[in-house]
Amino acid sequence: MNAKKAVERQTGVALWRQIADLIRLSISNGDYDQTGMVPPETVLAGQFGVNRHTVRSALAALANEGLVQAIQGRGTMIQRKERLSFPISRRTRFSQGLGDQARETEARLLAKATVPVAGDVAKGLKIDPGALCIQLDLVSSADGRPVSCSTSFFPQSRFPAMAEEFERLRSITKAFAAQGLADYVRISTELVARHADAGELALLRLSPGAIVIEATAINADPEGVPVQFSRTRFAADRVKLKIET
Amino acid sequence: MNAKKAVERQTGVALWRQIADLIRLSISNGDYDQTGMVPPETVLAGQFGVNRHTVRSALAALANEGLVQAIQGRGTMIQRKERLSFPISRRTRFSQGLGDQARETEARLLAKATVPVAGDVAKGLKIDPGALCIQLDLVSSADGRPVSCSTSFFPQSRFPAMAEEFERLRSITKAFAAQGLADYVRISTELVARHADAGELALLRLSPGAIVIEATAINADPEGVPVQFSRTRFAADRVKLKIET
DNA sequence: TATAGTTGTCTATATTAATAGACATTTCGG
DNA sequence: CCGAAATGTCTATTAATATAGACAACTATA
Repeated sequence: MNAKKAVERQTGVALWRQIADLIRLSISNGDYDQTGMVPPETVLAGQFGVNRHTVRSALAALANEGLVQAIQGRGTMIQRKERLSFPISRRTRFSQGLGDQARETEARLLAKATVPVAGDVAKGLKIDPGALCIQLDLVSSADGRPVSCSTSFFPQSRFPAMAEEFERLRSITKAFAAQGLADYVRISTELVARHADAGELALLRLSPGAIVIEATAINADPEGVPVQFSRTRFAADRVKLKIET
Repeated sequence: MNAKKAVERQTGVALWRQIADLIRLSISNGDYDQTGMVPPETVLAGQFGVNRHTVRSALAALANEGLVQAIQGRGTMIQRKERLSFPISRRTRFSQGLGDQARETEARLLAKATVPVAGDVAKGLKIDPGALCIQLDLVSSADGRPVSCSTSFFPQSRFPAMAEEFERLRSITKAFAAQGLADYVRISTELVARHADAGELALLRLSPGAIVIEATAINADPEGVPVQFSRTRFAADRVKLKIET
């Protein structure tokens, strides 16, 4: 694993961004744990085979994310180093799974609406196209850092007060419970990874070019009747999805 | 969904690459299914708010991937449009799960070695650090297109002939069977998404800047004793991972 | 067969990314 | 308190990216 780390030219991705991504990866892999510092700029420039200024651009981007902090004369220190491990199982819930990985989790409501659904959503919820659903858009954070943003649909006929209950209780699980659904399970999850779009960049406070993992999931009541269709976009560099079978 | 698609400047990702990524996404979303063609360059340039030449660079990249083909006077036709759905469950196997999605699947052996393992691998396999394992590096393809590349470790003491059996039978499942292990199950899968490195770009024939999903998995025999530790990198734009709980 | 609509090619220019080198400034240990 | 090692700042140059416009070449159709 001592090979020169690879950056490529003329790919449409600036060298400084490729290098920033690689350093971010090394940090979360714990490669620099012994010192708690990023190697000196000249060393990195040598490893990547680029000019020191290019490395400085990469480090500036990481400093802008709050991941590292450079101190003149000393070096560049690692400020944060995390990748939340996120369980996906039949009993997936946002806040629970994080357990003691974060001191504080929060789900903020961005938007609520009552909309007719069709296509994927209607099919997933096994309801007729055009039927009304409550739509909730959320951003979930751990320790103040956004981790995911999601759009969920709930059949209005069954959960007419979903939006209000969520605002009151600030938890999907509790909002379900308040409307008579004590338990639910994940029956389907599909994952796709792609570049974040502009809206996601803003919501998740990502730097452009960042990656999101999009999880399309369906939750159902114990009888198997779908109760929630959700599309959650995780900031890929902040999470590790752990599948429990 | 009629909003102008967003591209951002000065992000370290060239506009033509951002646009190529967005068009690729639209293609796999089926946005152009009615015509089977990408909209004209001038229309795309308007949508993205860039010069036509910039769109042409994006389309040239996609043509280079074999995703589209431009024909002078007619337009730019979509050549391929797929995303293999890849099941992940207790019974995950490569070729089986793809079912009728591909006519032909292949696993090619890149390298074999006997190596002492440590760290993650030893811990995952529940063996002592320094114990010997058979390491197999594979590239898996469906219909001639590489889908994933993987590195697997098998305890040498239990499966001494893993490499040879795999070369003979061209299947992990069959190689296990030939060494007395009739059945195995997935006990752990962790997913991370990141940019592909140079080696992966070459192996999976990806265009630079592409995304891979890295799945770190452990398979065990029916008694729960780990038999395989694998790290598989999927070409993110070619697969959809379907988690079955 | 004319023509509208499309991709292909060329030239020119401006902006951004990357390299190169020099030197200032700060920190820390001997 | 000196000097090695690190980051900060500046100038200059080259290469890659993006814009702009004009026109050629090809396709389909009215």
